[in-house]
Amino acid sequence: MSQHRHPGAPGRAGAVPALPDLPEATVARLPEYLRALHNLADAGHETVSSEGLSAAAGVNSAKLRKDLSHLGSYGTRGVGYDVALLIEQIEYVLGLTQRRAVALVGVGNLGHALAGYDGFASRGFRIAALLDADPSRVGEEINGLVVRHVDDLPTVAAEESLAIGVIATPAGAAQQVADQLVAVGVTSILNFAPCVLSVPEGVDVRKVDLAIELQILSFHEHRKASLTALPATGGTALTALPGGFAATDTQEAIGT
Amino acid sequence: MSQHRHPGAPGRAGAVPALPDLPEATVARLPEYLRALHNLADAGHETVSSEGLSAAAGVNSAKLRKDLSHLGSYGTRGVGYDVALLIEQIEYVLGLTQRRAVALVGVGNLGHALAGYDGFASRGFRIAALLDADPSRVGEEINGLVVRHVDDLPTVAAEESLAIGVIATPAGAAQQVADQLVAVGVTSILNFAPCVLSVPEGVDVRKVDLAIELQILSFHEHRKASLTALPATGGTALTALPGGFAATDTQEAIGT
DNA sequence: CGCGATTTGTGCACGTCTTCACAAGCGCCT
DNA sequence: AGGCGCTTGTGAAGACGTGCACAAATCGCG
Ligand SMILES: NC(=O)c1ccc[n+]([C@@H]2O[C@H](COP(=O)([O-])OP(=O)(O)OC[C@H]3O[C@@H](n4cnc5c(N)ncnc54)[C@H](O)[C@@H]3O)[C@@H](O)[C@H]2O)c1
Ligand SMILES: NC(=O)c1ccc[n+]([C@@H]2O[C@H](COP(=O)([O-])OP(=O)(O)OC[C@H]3O[C@@H](n4cnc5c(N)ncnc54)[C@H](O)[C@@H]3O)[C@@H](O)[C@H]2O)c1
Repeated sequence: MSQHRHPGAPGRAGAVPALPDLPEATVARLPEYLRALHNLADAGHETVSSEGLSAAAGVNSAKLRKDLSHLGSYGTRGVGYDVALLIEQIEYVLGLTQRRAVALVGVGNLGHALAGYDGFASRGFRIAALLDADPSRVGEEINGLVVRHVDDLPTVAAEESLAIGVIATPAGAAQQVADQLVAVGVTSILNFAPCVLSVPEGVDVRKVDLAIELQILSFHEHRKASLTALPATGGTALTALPGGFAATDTQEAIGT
Repeated sequence: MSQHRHPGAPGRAGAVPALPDLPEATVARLPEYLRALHNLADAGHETVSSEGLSAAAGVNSAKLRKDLSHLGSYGTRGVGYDVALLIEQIEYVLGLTQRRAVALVGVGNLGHALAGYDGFASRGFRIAALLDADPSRVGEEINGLVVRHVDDLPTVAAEESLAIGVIATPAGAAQQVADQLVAVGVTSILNFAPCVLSVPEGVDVRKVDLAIELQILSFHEHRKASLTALPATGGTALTALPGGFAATDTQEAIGT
């Protein structure tokens, strides 16, 4: 469209610059580009072509260009993208210019691992509170943070502006915890418990379910096995089957 | 299409029953249906309607019916689906009739949590080995399993038929570990390290990246904030905006 | 046995996502 | 200044996924 627009230069404060509304699929890939860009920046690259960046992020280069074009025109034809500028832009769009506060509820097996994870801090987040319902866990100090009782959530929310709640409790408690989070104004939840949460409109929930990932892989194992198991059996149908691809979300086979 | 087919009744051994090739989106939802079905079975339900099951799984009922129709015709019009039969069918398709062996590489912070997770066993998997490169970790016993050195991988693979490798090492080591897994015949990998893996064709990789999930949520927070920040500012465009949805992969706002 | 209530399975239309292919733009070199 | 090679940004086409709406099928009951 128009040439050098600046939909939201990170330097500009004041009026909200009307985020371009990105396709959801694009939003899901921006963090991957961002990670690749940080790696490139650390390696000393000042610019990168769509080909180079797409390889680093494991996607098709046309897709990458279309994704980035939604943010505006930040590339230079014949040259590529300015790494630092692109990092700035993506971080702005993702809302990472402010370090967002995360409340982690459920400091058990998994919760401990998450609480000790440095990838939070290095990727734009800050664990603002650790919460648990078990009195014997309350008071424990992990990584400089003291575990508080989950009923203190309103107090915590009053102290900090919580952006995201992470649920790492057993499935049976997850809905109740979600309700508590919503009640104190949290509108984004990451759920590790294997269950469906119901939340009011306007609240976003994303889930991470390890078993689901394994089961999807299991399916592909099963499928691969059932294909290789027919070497010369002239059974029913199954004629051509030229490529027999699988990938979609699954990344697959990137040469080099 | 045809009426009562049995593309692969779980009882039948012998010839491989030619898996129907399912849309990837369907495959990704089957595990969710399976979980919901197990819950229903535990609650004593013998049958369930597409409406009921779809509500329990958090999806649209038409989508659920279309998904299930890809497996064959296992419902009864006017009645619904037989819970036990459907569980059998989905488990068969997902390849869960055999308990698959998982090798977990990287027994650090996260690896410990995974090793102690009972969701593996209860959802069709068995941790067959814990592996780490750190000599001081080798020999440690977790949950009845002894941590072995990652260089023992060939030995482990010879003892067990490894179906899936899980990588929970730092990003810097992940590619090397992936290569080692592929070398011993593993064709499905679940990667927790924040990096792109390159693997030969035919090997499936799925990744779980916590920071990406948080950044996607951050984007939606940012977007929501930039919308509510314009209450009466007759700025540019942004006229109607009736619903202002967001969900796609993000589940959102299911009443009740 | 027939009828109405119920629920599945699916044709169809629509929207989203991906990929190709190429014109437009940029920098560099002569 | 002009031309050349490289890379972006995007139109268009196709693949894929979604959801409505309804015909077909089944059950229970009178
Ligand atoms: N451990 C893993 O590797 C892993 C992997 C994937 C998913 N998960 C899921 O993550 C969740 C946590 O797993 P875990 O292994 O850490 O379990 P866990 O039992 O070790 O820890 C759960 C914690 O939640 C706390 N809790 C219970 N009810 C609560 C409530 N109402 N409010 C606040 N805290 C409450 C408990 O006191 C406990 O500390 C489970 O749903 C599990 O299925 C775990
Ligand atoms: N801790 C979390 O909650 C969390 C969450 C999301 C993602 N991750 C990612 O998971 C990975 C592991 O995180 P962590 O916190 O457990 O780190 P960690 O440092 O605690 O553990 C890593 C383990 O891998 C082992 N290791 C290193 N190189 C190896 C090799 N070549 N072969 C085998 N083992 C090797 C180390 O000895 C160590 O035991 C990281 O990539 C991290 O980014 C962690």
